[in-house]
Order: sequence, then structure tokens, then C-alpha cells
Amino acid sequence: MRAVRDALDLLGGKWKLPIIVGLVHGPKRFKQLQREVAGITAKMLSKELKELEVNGLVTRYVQADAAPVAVTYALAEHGTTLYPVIEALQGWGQQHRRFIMHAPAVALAEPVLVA
Amino acid sequence: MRAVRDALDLLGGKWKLPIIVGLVHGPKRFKQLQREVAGITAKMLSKELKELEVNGLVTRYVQADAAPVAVTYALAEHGTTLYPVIEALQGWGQQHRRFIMHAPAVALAEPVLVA
DNA sequence: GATAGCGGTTTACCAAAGTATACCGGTTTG
DNA sequence: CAAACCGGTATACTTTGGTAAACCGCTATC
Repeated sequence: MRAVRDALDLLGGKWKLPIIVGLVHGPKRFKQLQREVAGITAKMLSKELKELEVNGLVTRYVQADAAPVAVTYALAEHGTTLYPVIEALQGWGQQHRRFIMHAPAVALAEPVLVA
Repeated sequence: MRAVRDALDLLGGKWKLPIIVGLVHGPKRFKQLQREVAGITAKMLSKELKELEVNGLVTRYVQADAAPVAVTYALAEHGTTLYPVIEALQGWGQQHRRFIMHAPAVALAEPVLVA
């Protein structure tokens, strides 16, 4: 159970997974990533990237020579171990969506009386 | 991506998964469940169970004849489809814990300079 | 010389999530 | 008759997550 909570703490929230998915197709720069992850503010992106970084999921590359300093973010190798988790969540999400469509919404909320 | 968010919305938060895990080994009554899910308040348990119920993951059985009314909660069939998801999260959580143990905490926060 | 882009930080604010505590009517147990 | 258990609800509060907008130094472009 603790492992499950660890995972959820790391991936929970509105933005962590969208950011990771945004990095799947190769490294991106900050603004580039912000455009990709629609709706996120710079503050959020900055904060979330920091958390992903200290957890080893994302690596931050700083090109110090250039001016202005160029910063690039990439999925770390450890980050790629998330693929199966993302797939599991996605698969279940789709399945659940289908389930909810077909289920009579009323029945779900109705109390089941037992003799 | 939408499916992933759907799943996360449903399973996110501090209590949803602990409650579901608490119901895996058979149906439980309200107080019984509250004791099992250590630390949860009655208000939270009540609210979370409602949400799980309208999503078809948990079924609520009311024994109306008895007095006082007895209420039992059980994992619905659709709830059991979560097992693979829980396993994936748990597996990754363990793996990540091991990873963090071995990784020098400093290195993770350190900026990577590029020539 | 103004404008726009870069990679953010700062401040202020708001809403959702979660906690703490007390309370309810009814019932069994001591 | 008191205490404890049942299945919750009500009220009030704090904490966390997230939004909005302005601002920073620096640089390349028009």
C-alpha cells in the first residue's frame, strides 16, 4: 500500500503526467514545453519540473555558454520506466469510460436493499 | 491522455485506493472499514464511498429489516478491473523506492552543464 | 530604439481537499 | 440507568493545489 501511495504522490496532480507525456517524443526547452502542455502557467511548469527532477524522472540540461542561457528538459532513463504505468492507467480509463456510458446512471446511485 | 486523467481523477486523492484495497478481502461495514483504513475520518469515508459508488466501483447494501439499519460495502465487479492498475502502481512504486535509495540525492538536484 | 522571446521568480488570490470535533436517533451491553 | 456501538451529518477550520498577472535581466530582430 505504501508503494501505491508513493507512486500516486509522484504522478498525482493535474500536470505531472501531461508533462512527462510531453517529453516522450524527445527533449524540449521550457517555453516549448509550456506550449505543448496546454494551459499550464510558467510557475506550475517550473515547480512541477523541479519535483520531477529531484525524483530522477526528468533531467535538466543547462547550456551555460550560450547567451541567453538555454535550458533543455528531457525524460531521464528512470522516467521511461513509467510507460507501463501510464499504459495501465490509460487502458483502465478507456475501459471505465465505456462502462460508464453503458451503465444506467441511476442504478449506480440507487441503494441496494437486502432482505 | 484524457483516459489517463479520467483514471487519475477517480483514483487520486489520499483515500480512494486505500478504501478499495480495504474491500478487496470481502465486504465490510462502515465502522469496520473506518478501522481498517487507518486515519480516515467518518466524513471522508462517507464522501469517498459515495464517489466510488456513483462510479460503479463499490456497491452499498442496506439491510433495512434489522434495527439499527446495517450497511455493508463491497467491491463491485467493475471495481475488480482495477487490480492490474493497482499492481502497476505498486510495482513502479517499489521500483522507484529502490531507485531513490541507490541514487545519490545530490546528483538529482544538480544541474547538468553542457558544453 | 522599441518589440518580442528566453527562463524563469514574485506576489496575491481562490477553490478544492482534507482535518477536527461535536452531534444525531436508535440498540445492545454492563 | 450509563456507556458504547451503529451509520453517518454539520460546522468550522487549515492545508494544499492551482490560477493570474506582473516583473526580471539578457538578446536577437525589426
